[in-house]
Amino acid sequence: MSPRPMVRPGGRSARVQESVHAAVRELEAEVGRGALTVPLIAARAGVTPSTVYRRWGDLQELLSDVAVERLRPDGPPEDHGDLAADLTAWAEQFLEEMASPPGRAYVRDALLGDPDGDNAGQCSDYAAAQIAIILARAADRGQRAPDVEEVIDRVVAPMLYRILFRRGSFGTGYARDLVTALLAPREPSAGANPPLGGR
Amino acid sequence: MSPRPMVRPGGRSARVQESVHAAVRELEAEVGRGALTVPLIAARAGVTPSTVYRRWGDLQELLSDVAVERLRPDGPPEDHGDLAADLTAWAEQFLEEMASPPGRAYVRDALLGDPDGDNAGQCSDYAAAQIAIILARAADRGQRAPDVEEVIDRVVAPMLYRILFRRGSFGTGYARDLVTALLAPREPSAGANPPLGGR
DNA sequence: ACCTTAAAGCAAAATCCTTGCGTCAAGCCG
DNA sequence: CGGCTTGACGCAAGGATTTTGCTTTAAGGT
Repeated sequence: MSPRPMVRPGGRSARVQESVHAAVRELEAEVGRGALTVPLIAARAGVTPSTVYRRWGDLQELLSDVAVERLRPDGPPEDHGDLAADLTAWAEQFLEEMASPPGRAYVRDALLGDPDGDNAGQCSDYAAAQIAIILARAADRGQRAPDVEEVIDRVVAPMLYRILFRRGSFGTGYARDLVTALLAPREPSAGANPPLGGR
Repeated sequence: MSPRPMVRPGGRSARVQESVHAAVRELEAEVGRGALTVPLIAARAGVTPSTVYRRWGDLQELLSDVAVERLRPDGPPEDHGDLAADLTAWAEQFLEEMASPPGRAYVRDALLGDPDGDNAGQCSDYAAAQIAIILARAADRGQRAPDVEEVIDRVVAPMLYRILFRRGSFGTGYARDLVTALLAPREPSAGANPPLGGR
């Protein structure tokens, strides 16, 4: 069903995989996402369609694979010397990338052709790893910090919910507000939280 | 691209739409979700495949349409006489339904064939409407309550994030913990939140 | 009752997906 | 170093799906 074989680096499989991935990226930029087909991609990559079908099974699984690669962070988050600054900067950049039209497309693709939830899980792991780095820095500085799960629940999840389930665009201020609400101790008023800042 | 025409009730279009939707539901139960094809559905519905392609454009958009219908709540949430009880019960049931294998499939389908984010937005609106009812009841009782956006950010979004991005199953206790953390004022300790209960 | 318009039926053509079989490359063992 | 095993790829045929032009039917309005 989902072959997705192990690929040893340098082998022929690796070359084919890279060639196909590159073809997807090129054609996506040239003809647009909706016009992608397996035969088209295969032709550009210099392989036969059946190779693509056997390795990925499906156009969506292939796009999912490529999307995950594009969503992989290319380096550790910037260090601003302070937990709040680190988290805010990371969240703002994350939101900006994910909320952009191409970003949304990648997130949806990663989620899409993915019966096992395997690719989506990898995306989540990427974010968790970045957050873990930020929190570890805070711990090194002696700052008290929430744990990764809490940051995911309170910051990452709301942002992705908006990206996936609501089409309206929203500024990076939303990310800042979420981080602020997470870190700032809240006055023990009633059940209600203080209203978020700029919306 | 996305025809999705206006459908006057009682007209032929409405009959076709209902017939096709019914065919999807029946066949999904009979042959399984993965074996669904447009020609198969069209045959069961007593229409030609081209009708389905013209109206929905695509198998995924059709499945998305059907999924949204299945995700529509069938009634107002139960009234337990207390905000915390209402929210907890609703969140637990929501999580249970959405985290089940069929529930996950519906959520994914609703998100999937949906270039405009239109169907997904409708799902979000369903949940928001249910929450608004619960919060309005609380206001009627004079209870202080958060607003809908906050419940979505703190309860709905984390649950859906887990459903979509992490394959591990989790109990309804997660829903209860989220509601508790939302409603309970938190001791103004350091930046860190108190750990959630059972995980 | 006729007219207008939008959607559905029909059928052909194009495209895509699947599959069996032969070939080739990569890793492994002698 | 050379033969062997395994897995992936190319090729091509077959079947299924998707697209499309044209015709027909039904719904709503005049």
